[in-house]
Amino acid sequence: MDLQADLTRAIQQAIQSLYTDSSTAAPEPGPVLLQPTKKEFAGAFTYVTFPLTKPLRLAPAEIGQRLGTWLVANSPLVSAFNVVQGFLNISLSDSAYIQSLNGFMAKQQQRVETTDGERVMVEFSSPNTNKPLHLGHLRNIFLGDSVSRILAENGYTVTKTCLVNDRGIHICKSMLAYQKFGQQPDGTFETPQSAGLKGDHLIGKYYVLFDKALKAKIAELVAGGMAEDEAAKKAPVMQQAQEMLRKWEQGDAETVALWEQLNAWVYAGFAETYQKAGISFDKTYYESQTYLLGKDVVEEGLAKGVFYQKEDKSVWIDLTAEGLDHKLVLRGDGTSVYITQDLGTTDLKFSDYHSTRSLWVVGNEQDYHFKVLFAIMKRLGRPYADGCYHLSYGMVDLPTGKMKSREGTVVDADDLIDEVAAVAAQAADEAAKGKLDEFTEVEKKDLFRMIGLGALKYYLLKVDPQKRMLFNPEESVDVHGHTGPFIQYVYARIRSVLRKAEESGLVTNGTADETAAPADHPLHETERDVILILGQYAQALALAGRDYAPSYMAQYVYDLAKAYNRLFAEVSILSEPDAAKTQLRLNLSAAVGETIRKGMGLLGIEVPEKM
RNA sequence: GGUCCCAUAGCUCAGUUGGAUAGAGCAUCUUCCUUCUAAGAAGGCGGUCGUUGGUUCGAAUCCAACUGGGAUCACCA
Repeated sequence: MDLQADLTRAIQQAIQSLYTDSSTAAPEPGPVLLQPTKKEFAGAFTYVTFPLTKPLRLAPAEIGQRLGTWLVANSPLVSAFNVVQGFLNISLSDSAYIQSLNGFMAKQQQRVETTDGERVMVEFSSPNTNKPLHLGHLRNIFLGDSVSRILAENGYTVTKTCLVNDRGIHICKSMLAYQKFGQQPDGTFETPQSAGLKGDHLIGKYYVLFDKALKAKIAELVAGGMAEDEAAKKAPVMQQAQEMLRKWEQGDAETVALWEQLNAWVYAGFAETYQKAGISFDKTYYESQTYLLGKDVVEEGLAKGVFYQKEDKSVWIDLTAEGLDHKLVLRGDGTSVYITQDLGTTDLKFSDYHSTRSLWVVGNEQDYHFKVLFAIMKRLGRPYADGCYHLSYGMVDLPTGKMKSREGTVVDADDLIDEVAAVAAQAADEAAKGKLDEFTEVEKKDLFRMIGLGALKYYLLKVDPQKRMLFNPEESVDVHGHTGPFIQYVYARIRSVLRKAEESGLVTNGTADETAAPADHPLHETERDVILILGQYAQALALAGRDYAPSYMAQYVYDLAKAYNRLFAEVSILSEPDAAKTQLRLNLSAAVGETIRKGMGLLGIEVPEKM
């Protein structure tokens, strides 16, 4: 049973039975909205009576009084009420709480089969192959991964995809620098093995070397009197990189071989990072295979009159009716621009998977691009256009300001993941107090990885994606307060209690009966709180899915963990003399533990048996 | 200049569809471990919700203008 839903129905009944037969016009029942009662008042839920005052022409407090009286008399859910101004505060009966918990546990034990849900595609990560992943990618990746899990839990059939930007001038820059500077004294070329670097880091190193060489040349040309932007184009290394891109596009064997070699190293590097972070994809698209797509979409648009052509042959669309501008979709020389490929890739993704919804997890600097893309798809009459959604997120700033790759202030993803594990290990030294003595070194390492990553993921996911966020390195690995490790800790506590219970022969999957809370031994306030929050899980999950918002789930799991911790501090479980209460609390603990595990799982965060 | 996003406690952030005296965490100050994990709990301190108007029984929330910050408006991706 769902306490809130049942109470809502009871209130609707109360309104109907009290007021429909009165001489005044029957009030439109409308949506009855409940809110949690504020802590300073008695009650679990509060019904606001103000909206009824007008149709009933009665004072809000009077309505509250009559509704409350009716509820106590007629609904077994309601045990008491009080009215403050127009607010009807409703207390629930202990039997309602116990039924709610039993219902929750019964539902928890059912395996929900989500076989044939609506198809949704989530594209995220989408890195360039010329440098390693960094903190900004991590926000993207964790978001995409978590949203995918949340949608799957909501019954969708989710396809996680990654569009790798594996071609273009950026990778040619790395390739050129590698050719120029990659030869070792012994004549061989550097490899990840010989350099002792992950492949993506090795290629990133050459990208930096290219940039250095280019800057030096620009400085030289500027000193000779050339304008800086012109110098950037005229610099020989830049021209050579452009030449390399032309060769690649012509399929020059040597260039393609080099490109394949470097990209292979980068993919191996990415794979390692994803694996460490617990991320996987169902399908990877490569831009080298899709960048020529989209030209036929341009043709189609021209034929349909959606696009128009200028004298120089360039193709445009007029989106002023949508509040946007005129947008170029194909260059005058017939080559693609960014959006041309996206037109083709979007069609390709749809024809591959027939998703009725499609999400792009991409930074908010591309808000305009996606507005244009979706508007075009709609004009072209694509049936999936309405299901397209840009899950936009803000930049991650450092305490020192913006991350800038050119200034070397970028936080590397691999370094960060290693570092958070190291800090978690340090925290354990101070806090574990022998709890981990029986752990092997391997188990400890895995635990610290789990905690470090839990801290990092939670830190990045608890914030509303739309907002720009500040990454404070110290807070990101904090294990106290509103953090991932705090929640992991509560889970470990619960597991510890349940292990001890099992050792004493107690089971935790039974249901509690009402003898756990006879009239003279009512439920503890903290027990009621925890049961109420458990009952909100389904709603939190649904809302997180509706709004693509892992932050809702992050907040929910925290609230639950916090409420349980309060209970843990205030009542005893195993040393409670009343066996029925012990049973109830064990059931409650098991239900909370499972819900934490599941909720954290939806954030891509694992929880430990001990910590 | 046009368009879009953001602004809540010293700091970092919550705040469903408008509801009571706006909530957490960090920092700081007090308490509480011979008892189920103190990586914890309880409490104190801390706010003109950027500003000004408007809508209404009621606005952090909706509307308008303004201020501050960011992004974008490329035949770059």
